[in-house]
Amino acid sequence: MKHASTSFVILGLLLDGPLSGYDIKKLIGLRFRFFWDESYGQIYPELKRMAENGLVELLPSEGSGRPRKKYRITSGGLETFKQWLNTPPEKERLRMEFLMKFLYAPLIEPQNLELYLEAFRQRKAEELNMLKHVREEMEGIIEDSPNHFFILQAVKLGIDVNRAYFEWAENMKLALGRKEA
Amino acid sequence: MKHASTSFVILGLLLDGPLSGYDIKKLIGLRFRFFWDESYGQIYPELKRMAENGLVELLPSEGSGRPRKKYRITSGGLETFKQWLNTPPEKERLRMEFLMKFLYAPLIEPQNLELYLEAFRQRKAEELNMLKHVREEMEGIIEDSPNHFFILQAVKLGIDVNRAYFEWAENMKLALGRKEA
DNA sequence: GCGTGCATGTAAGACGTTACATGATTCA
DNA sequence: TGAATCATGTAACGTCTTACATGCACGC
Repeated sequence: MKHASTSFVILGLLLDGPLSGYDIKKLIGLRFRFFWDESYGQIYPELKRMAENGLVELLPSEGSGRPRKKYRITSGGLETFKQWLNTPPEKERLRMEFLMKFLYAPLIEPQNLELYLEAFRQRKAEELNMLKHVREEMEGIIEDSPNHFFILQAVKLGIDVNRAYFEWAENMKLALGRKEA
Repeated sequence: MKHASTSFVILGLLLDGPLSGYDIKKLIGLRFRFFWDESYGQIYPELKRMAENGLVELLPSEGSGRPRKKYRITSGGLETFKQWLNTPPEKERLRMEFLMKFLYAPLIEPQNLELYLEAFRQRKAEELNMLKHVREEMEGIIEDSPNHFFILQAVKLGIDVNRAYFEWAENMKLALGRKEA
């Protein structure tokens, strides 16, 4: 447990109320997609470990409905989370295989390149739409929680960045089309 | 060796001529910084493994100068690289701890938040300047190699994206300044 | 001759993905 | 009753970082 960013992401989400591993995965995909992701293989074992360390606690399962294991943050968990917030963040780490391949485009079969570019464009389009949707929702609400402002700013950043990716991809599709012709 | 993207990045760099592990690290930092990074702990062992598998070969060391071990790509390496180029890229994976923390800004000590934001701004400023510099250089050259066009496009994307980050950070600094006052 | 940067490398351990396994519930 | 999706989890493996260790060479 040196960095264990995963556990902190989980703690952050639990600030708003108890969640299951499944919920957590979904929320990360929804809220943090443009700058973060996690897999189940990370989340479930991490939750277990966190419970053992007293950062979270398992709620008694409600009789009705599907079997789900909801976890709640403990006061110790909150403390740990605040400590994490007050240590300097690591620098950004990213890996875009598409761009790496794109650099060597002359060695790629043209139809493959087209496929990759379209998939990239689409991923960015989806993220862009999702983020715009979130922004719409957030701007409808009167500022209530102290985080509201910051989350909205992050969403706006996501929109700007994804728009840059998206527009680049659109233009590149046009440019490649012209090259072929 | 399932994905082993690192080895492919190395192969790509070796297309332009023999390089040492040190060179490779530097080049990645220079050319790919805005969408990729590697550490020595990845590169040196990977080079060794690749030599064992015949993807690269160690050049006899030149007598003069510092001790350096330059590797050259083999024809097998080139084949492997082309195959990799023609398999669909993974989706982007990224992790921006700064943004994750930013979401919980009200729980961060104001002076810490300021520090983090400034560090973020500066990283983006550096990347932006570096990329602009590369663009300048590249636009001076008459299109010679077939990659030229694609590399330039990638650089331009990097500039757009980093500008978005940078400007966001600048505005956010102003906004936080006003909040304090 | 001393510091800085060049240069190579290893080992331990943390991190993360993937494939697999399991089974309940909802809805058509 | 069958398909889709909800939901949890593990094991194996692959990836990556960090800390450590070493030493040369170039410039001052």
